[in-house]
Amino acid sequence: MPLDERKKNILKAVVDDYIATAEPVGSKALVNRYHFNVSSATIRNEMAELEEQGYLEQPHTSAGRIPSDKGYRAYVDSLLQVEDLTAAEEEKIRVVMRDSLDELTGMIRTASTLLSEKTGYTSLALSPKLNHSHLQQIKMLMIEPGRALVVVVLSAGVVKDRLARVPEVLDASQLVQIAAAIEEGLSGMKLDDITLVTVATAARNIRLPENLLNQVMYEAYVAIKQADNLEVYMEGSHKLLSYPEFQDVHKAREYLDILNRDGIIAGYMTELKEQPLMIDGDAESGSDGQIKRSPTRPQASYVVRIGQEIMLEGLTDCSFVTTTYKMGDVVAGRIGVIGPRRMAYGKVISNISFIKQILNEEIRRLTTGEDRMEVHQK
Amino acid sequence: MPLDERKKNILKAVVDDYIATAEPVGSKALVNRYHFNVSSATIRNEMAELEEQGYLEQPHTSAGRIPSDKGYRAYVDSLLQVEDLTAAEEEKIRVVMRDSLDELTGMIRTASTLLSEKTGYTSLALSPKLNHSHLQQIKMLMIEPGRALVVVVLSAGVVKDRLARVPEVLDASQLVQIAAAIEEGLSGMKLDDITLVTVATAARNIRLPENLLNQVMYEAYVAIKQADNLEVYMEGSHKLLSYPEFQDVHKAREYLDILNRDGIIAGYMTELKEQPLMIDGDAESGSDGQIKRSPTRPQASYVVRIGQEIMLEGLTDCSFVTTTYKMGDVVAGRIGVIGPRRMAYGKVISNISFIKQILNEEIRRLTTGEDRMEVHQK
DNA sequence: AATTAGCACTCTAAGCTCGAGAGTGCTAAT
DNA sequence: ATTAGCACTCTCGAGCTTAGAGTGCTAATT
Repeated sequence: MPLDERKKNILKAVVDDYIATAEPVGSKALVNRYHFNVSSATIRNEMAELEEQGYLEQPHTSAGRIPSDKGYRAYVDSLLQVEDLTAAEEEKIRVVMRDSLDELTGMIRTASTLLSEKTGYTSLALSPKLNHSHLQQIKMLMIEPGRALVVVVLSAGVVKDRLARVPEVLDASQLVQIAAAIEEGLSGMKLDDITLVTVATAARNIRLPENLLNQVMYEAYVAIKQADNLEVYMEGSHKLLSYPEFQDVHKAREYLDILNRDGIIAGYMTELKEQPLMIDGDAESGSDGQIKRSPTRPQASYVVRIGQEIMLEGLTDCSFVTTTYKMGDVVAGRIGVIGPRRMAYGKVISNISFIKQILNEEIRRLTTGEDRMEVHQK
Repeated sequence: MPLDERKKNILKAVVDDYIATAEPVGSKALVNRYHFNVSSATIRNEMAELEEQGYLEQPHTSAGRIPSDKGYRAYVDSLLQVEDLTAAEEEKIRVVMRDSLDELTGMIRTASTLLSEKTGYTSLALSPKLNHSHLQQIKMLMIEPGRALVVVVLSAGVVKDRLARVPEVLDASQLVQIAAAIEEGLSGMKLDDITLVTVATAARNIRLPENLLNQVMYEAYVAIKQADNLEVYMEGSHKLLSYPEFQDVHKAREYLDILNRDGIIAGYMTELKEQPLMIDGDAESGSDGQIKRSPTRPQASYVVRIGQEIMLEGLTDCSFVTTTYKMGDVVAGRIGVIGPRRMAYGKVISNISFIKQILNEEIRRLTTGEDRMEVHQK
């Protein structure tokens, strides 16, 4: 059975209040703080029903109610009104993003830092997945005998480089020659399709002793593959300690341990799919307890995972709000926020949406070369 | 008055015990756990004197003693015996360090990570100060019209690069030409001595419209200056939450806040001097309370700052152990550990000393080009 | 003179009780 | 359908008590 208007209002008020205060919300407090034209007894009845339907929980019998995962879910999906940022806030984000280096990972880092600053939670960002990019150039620059810088340029306009050891007997021109051959043979190929074999094929006509060539080829291969290394940027992980739900040091530690454990977050964010999440209606409330997405936000461009939905041991008191950013037309990576379940969803969503938008714009600017020729300043 | 042998032993036992348990140490516990051939009453008298002289403190009248800053200082300076790492531990460090990328900052990061892992505390590292290095090469590689990669090679064998915007009308050969001119004009100069003016002088003979040239020169200049950017690597800042002294969330948060506050740590580590620290003997105990450095460790190559000595608000419950690493013969940067004052100094010092040594070796290997031609593996 | 046994004293930490207060669910009246 | 009223429940903090660890001092011992 869908919630009637009044229940929705009450649920919304409870969630709002709990988000603001972190204290269980009682019927009286609700009547006082919000303007329902009914008595606390009525509210009590409604709250009891909301609890029965699984939207609210009681920490103990004589306490107020707090939202359950399902309650937050309903709140996020259809009750919350997301306000736009103020012009000033938008401007600040624009300025900071524009001042970040003309470089992809720098931008993403900046976006992540901004997100953490603006929301007060921990921000996370995944470096772009470039395996569908095409190799455009590969250059080798001799630094000194035995060492070379391998520069890989991808179709997306992304530049990666790597210092490599090369045989000392090679001179700069030989190196350039090898790089040219590899570039000619491979350019236009998708990163995914490049293997040691294809590299070798590209270089087969070089007239050099095989063992020398092999080493250089290998380094080229590594440099190319490394261009697609997945990285995770995290900012503000300590900010969570301010929130009452992490006052218990054990919780806080568990939380920080998980965030710092290699690969967990990266893996999780990589797996995350945009698809709408199925809420398991539990046996009692039946599967009809679901709430439809508000028609005013037909295709939200962010994903919210609340509490248990995260499915990561130890983060059940948290919520995840993420979104993707694009390079060209293809989803390249993900950026988001993790914080207490009792998160200021409205603020987070408006910030994340806007930052995503600006990030996409900046990336487009970067990768298409369309450009403002700004005046440099110190 | 210097401490007699028994007092030293007692002080050492107290510090050892307190480091191990985080509990104030009483006279009885001391007699039980260590084998003094005297009664607890004697120990009590001795401890009272040690307190009078400022080496120990009492949290409250009927508790055991804990070391004061001065007590720790004495412990570190002359009581502590630093054991070498086991062969296995040394080997592990060697292996990890050797497997790190052939790149300076990567090595320092690896060293920092290792340090945190091996000690269980937060590790800190400062990127090398390169302002005394000489410019060796500067190359510009056209990525696409309007964008170029500026590669800066320093005398130390350090390579830094940076994506730059250049006027779209420039072609690759013009760019190479400009870079060559700048390189010719500047190579051999100290980073410190390079200014916009010297760059301009180097490029004065290029026949290009001034506004185009200016932009490229500016980018070259920025790339060169940026090669010496100071960076701080921090690893394992969350590990501190495990220790009882940070069970109080406010303390923990304060601690993490400071570590994450931009510039504080960088500034502090930059300022740190190797000079032996003056202990202010307070009025009561007189200035003769100082303890001479043990002759067996005539010039310890590390700096220990304990509690108040750190002189950073909010870190008074911490200790800092740092050391420097070199490039060539000149001190380049600093690497260290921050943890609770009740720190396992022995373990930290042996690890830091060894890691410093290996780091120096690896840097030498890197910067002199002296090399093992290892077999590459996936 | 140094050491030690003995003891009174101090202080904390943990456990306990208890009452205030907030909140609930239920019933009966509106 | 709503609400006033009320008995009931539960938590939280204050205040109290006690066990135990540790001390400092004194007087006896070596």
